[in-house]
Amino acid sequence: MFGPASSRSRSAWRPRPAPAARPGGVSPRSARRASGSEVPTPGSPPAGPAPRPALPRPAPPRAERTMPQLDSGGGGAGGGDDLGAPDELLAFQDEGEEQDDKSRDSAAGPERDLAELKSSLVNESEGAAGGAGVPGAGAGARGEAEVGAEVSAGPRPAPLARQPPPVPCWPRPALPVPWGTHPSDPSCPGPRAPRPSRPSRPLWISPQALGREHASQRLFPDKLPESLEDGLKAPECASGMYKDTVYSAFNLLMHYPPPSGAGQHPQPQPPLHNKASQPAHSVPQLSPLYEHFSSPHPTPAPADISQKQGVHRPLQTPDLSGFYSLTSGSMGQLPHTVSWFTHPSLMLGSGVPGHPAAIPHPAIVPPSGKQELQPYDRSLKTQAESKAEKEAKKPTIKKPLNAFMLYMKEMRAKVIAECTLKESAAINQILGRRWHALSREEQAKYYELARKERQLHMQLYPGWSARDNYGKKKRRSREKHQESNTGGKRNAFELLASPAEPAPTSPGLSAALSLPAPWTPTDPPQRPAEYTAATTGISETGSLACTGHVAATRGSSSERKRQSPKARGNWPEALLPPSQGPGPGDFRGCTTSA
DNA sequence: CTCCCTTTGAAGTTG
DNA sequence: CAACTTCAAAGGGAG
Repeated sequence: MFGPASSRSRSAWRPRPAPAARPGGVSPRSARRASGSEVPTPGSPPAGPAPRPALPRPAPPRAERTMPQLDSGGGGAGGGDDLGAPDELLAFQDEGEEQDDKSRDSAAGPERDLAELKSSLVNESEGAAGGAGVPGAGAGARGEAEVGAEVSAGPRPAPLARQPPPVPCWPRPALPVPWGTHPSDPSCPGPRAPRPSRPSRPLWISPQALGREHASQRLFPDKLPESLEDGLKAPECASGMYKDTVYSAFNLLMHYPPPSGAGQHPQPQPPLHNKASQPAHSVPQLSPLYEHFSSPHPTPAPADISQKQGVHRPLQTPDLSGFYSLTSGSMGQLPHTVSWFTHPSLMLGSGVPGHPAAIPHPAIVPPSGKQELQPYDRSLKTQAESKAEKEAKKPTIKKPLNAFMLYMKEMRAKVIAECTLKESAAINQILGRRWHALSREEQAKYYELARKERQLHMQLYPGWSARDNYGKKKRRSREKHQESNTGGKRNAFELLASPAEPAPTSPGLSAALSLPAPWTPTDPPQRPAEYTAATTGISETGSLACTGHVAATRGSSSERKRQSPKARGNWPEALLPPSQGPGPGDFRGCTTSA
């Protein structure tokens, strides 16, 4: 009866309905906003190699899927999984195909995706700027020729792992998105120039971690190895790009505050989980389990004391937020990470110098829901006082991060660094796409990590339930949904159906909506360039790339899971993706050739 | 200041 | 039990 407990004890790999292949098209939500944050689909896999098969296929029944076991020597999974975490991997395409895909993806994947995204972003913005600009043309627009040729057209250079990102980032004034590294900047071979304002301090790395130093590449062995090295070697370029792959045990453990009353040092510092407190290019914190699980590379992550805020932020992975007391109990449960907590350097930044108990923890936030950064001195405010306050307020215990969230945390900084994008919505689209591009093994690592996170979370907060946080954030979804269905607000399809009416805020979408005739799924290649490029990411080659589409296909969580004809019924028939062949799932995915 | 956007996954709620 | 909803992170943008 008790939700949490029972649900947690559910058997692993509980069969679930196949994740709905997202309906194609623009989600009501994105349409509603049609904001600039939309990441227009990058041009699909250009002319190059064979068009990439649609990435996400209609997922097989959940039951068919299995959680790939990590062959990590049982290290990560070591402990028995009494949780029965419902972890799972997304449906993957046929092995053969997948391999092909993966080889393409993993080799040139991330960089290419990013490149494409950037390209598409350029397309959209330029399309908007140029009024009649034909974003979709990609190479057609000024300057796009070069970019397009480089990025989305022509044969890609052999997927050499050690090549710099295919797309040079240079300042393009007219672009909404500032581009990162200037090609002429020799100091930064990497994707992006460092942020000068963030002096990095050496982060204390546990001997264990050091010993496993090079293991970090296990994460993305085929990705960015050089960039990583570069980043590590060249401090000026180490804007956290790859440091984020360092999942410190510290971070991991920190994710969960001690069970109430469990610690002798019940002085959780006010969570430092305020946006303002987090440098844009933060090194994402990963939960402690990550190290335990995937052996972080020993990159001396910059510990950082936030001088700006005047707050002691120990291992400033800038993302570290919140402090919590380390309890003997929790430590005992995390043998692998204990060293982190007892190390002097950790205590140094604990917010209470010398106090071994205070450890940053993001999972605990003030009841207000806002994780506020408090100045150091304020945090020193009589501990008894703050303690009383906190106990009275009962900080919110947040949900453990799922696999994708962990992935996002790790990769966000990298994406930000690579393309200088800051808008999370756009970044998330990229990350979502990359997530799908990950190999089974790579994803498995995150699923495993997530599973352990849940396990740890459960151990630390036996009585906690996701229900505890229910209703604290949103309560309007249903209303919105109804709105969109009843015409209160119209989704993109609806807008497209009658392009004359809407007043899209996104230039790209605007352009798309101004098309003379809506594209009909039966003839994808003939979709007008504007539409394809700005909205669906279909390049002039006729292939369909996903990024923008990913967003488009995902109006709401319920929508994205909806796959039934009934659900599809909500979409204007003419705009439904081809029902045959790829189907909506693929439509959502990435590429389908003309 | 608050909410939205955007992603996937987990878990809660609803019918 | 299926379908739907909410929340987890993140930070710019909008109202």
